[in-house]
Amino acid sequence: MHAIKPFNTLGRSAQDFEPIQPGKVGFYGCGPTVYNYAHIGNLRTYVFEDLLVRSLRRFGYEVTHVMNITDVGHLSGDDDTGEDKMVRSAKERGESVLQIARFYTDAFFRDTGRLGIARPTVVCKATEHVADMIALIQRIEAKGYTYMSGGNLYFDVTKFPTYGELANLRMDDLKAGARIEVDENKKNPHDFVLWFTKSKFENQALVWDSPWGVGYPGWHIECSAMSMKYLGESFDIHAGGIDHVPVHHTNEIAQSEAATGKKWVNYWMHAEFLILDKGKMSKSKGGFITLQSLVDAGFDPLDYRYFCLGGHYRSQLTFSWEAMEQAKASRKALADRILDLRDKLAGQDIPAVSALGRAAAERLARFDDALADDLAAPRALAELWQLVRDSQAPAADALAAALEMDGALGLGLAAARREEASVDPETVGRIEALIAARAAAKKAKNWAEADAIRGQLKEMSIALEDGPSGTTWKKLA
RNA sequence: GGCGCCGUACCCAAGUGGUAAGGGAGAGGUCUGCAAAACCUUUAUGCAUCGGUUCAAUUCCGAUCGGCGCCUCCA
Repeated sequence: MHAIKPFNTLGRSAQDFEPIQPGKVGFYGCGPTVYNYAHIGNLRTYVFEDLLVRSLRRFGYEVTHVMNITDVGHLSGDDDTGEDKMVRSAKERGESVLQIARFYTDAFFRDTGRLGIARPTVVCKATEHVADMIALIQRIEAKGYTYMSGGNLYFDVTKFPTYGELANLRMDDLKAGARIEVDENKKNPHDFVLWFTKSKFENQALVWDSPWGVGYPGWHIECSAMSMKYLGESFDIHAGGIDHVPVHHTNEIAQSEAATGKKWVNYWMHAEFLILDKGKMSKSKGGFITLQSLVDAGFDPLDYRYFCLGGHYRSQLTFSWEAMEQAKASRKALADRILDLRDKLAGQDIPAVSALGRAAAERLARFDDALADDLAAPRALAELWQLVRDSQAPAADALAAALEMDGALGLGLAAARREEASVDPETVGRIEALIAARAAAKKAKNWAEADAIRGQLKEMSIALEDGPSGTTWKKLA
C-alpha cells in the first residue's frame, strides 16, 4: 500500500495518511445543490474528488465514497432575503420542487459520467434523511449546545471552544456581518440555525414536523447527519470546495463533535476555484459555463478533465478557451500515442504490472509518487508523457504502464480509438473510388492528378494519410 | 476591517536553498513525389519589483506593486 500524503486543511500541512481502519477509507464529498445545472467550476471539484478516490483505490484502499444531494433550502439572493433557490426554480418552471431536484440531479450525474467520474458508493438526498438530522439535532440539544430564539433553534458557538479551528478563525477580531446584516435573534454572530420554524421567505415548499415545530433543517446539518449515518461518527476524509472552509465545514465540525464528543474527520481536503479572467465563476453572478456548452463548442468532456488535471487542485485555475484548445490537442496527442503503441503490439498480450521492464516500472513508480504527494496531477501527467515518449521502454511495457496510469487519471485512454468517420455508405464509396483513382495516378507518377484528388477530398473534409500498407482516410471535424 | 492564495518562457503549468518538469504553439532539420504522422534540434543566465539572511535564493524573511478568493447560498 502506497503511503499517501495529503495536504490537510486542518493544520495546513501535508500529513501522512493513516486511515482509521487499515486498508479502508471513509470519504465524504460535498455534493451539489440541485436547483440548476452544475457549471464547470463546480465540476472541477468533482474531478479532484474523483482523482482522490481513484488514487486511493489504485494504492489498494477500499474506499467508501459518500456524496450528498442537497435538495432543500438555500437562499437565492446575495442579500439573504431572497426566496429559497429550489422554490424559485420550481416556480419559474411550474414544477414541484422535487421534480426540479430530480431533473438537476440527473443532469449532474450525466455530466460527471461524461467526465469519467466514478459514481459515489452512496448517494444520499437531504430530503430523505430529515429524520436522521432531527435525531442528530436532539443529541446536540441534549448536550446543551443550543438555544431557541425567534422560533428557530440555534447552535451556540461559544459553547464549542475550538470553534473556527479549521479556518483559523479568531473569534475576537472577526467582523461578522461585514457584508450582511446579522440575524438579531443570534446571541453571537457566528451562531447558526439547526432548525427553522420561522422561514425568512414565504411558502417554504418542503416542511417537516419536529420537536421544535414544523419547519426545515438548517443548512449544515445534513452533511453531519448523513456522513455519520454511512461512515460512522468518525471517518477519514472530507472534501469540498475551498469556499466551504470558513462557514459550512466549520459549522459541520462544531455540531458533529458537539453531538458525539469525538473527533469527527481526520483529513480535510479543499479544492481551489476555477476562475475566469474577471473572477470566479458562480451561479449567482455571470460567467456560467456548463459542460454542455463545452461540448457544443466541439470539446470532448474528457478534454475538460485533462485541462483540470493540468493544474494542481489547490491552485486556482484560470479557464480560457485557448487553454481548452491546448488541453484538447494534448489529450488527442496522448490518445494517438496509445493507438500507435497498440499498433506496434498488433494484438500481443500486454504484460502484467509485475512483469514490467525497468524503464516503464520506474516511470510508474514516479507517477505513483506524484499522486501520493498530495495528488500532484501535473507531475503525474508529465510522467505519463515521458513514458509514452521514452524509446527505452518496449511498446508492450509502455502501453501496460500507460493504461495503469490512466486508471488513476481517468482520461479514457484504454478506450481510445481512431476517429471513426461518420460518413454515409454512398459517400464512402465515392471516397474510396477517388482514393483508387489517386493510387493509379501515383503509380503513373502523375503527381498533379494525385494532388488534385487530394485537394478534391480535402474539400469534402477528408484527409488522406499514405502509410506503408496503403492509404487511409478520415473525416476532419 | 479580518483571513487566505497567487505572480515562472508566446500560452497553460510543475518545481527546488545549489542553479529551471511536462504539454500546447512557433522555428529549423530528418523522412515522405506532396501531405500527415513520427523522430531530432531549438525557444526563461531567468522565475513581478526592491531590500535582507546565506558560501549559495527563483526557492527563506521583509517591503512594494499587481491579480484573485473567502468573511453571505456558492465547488
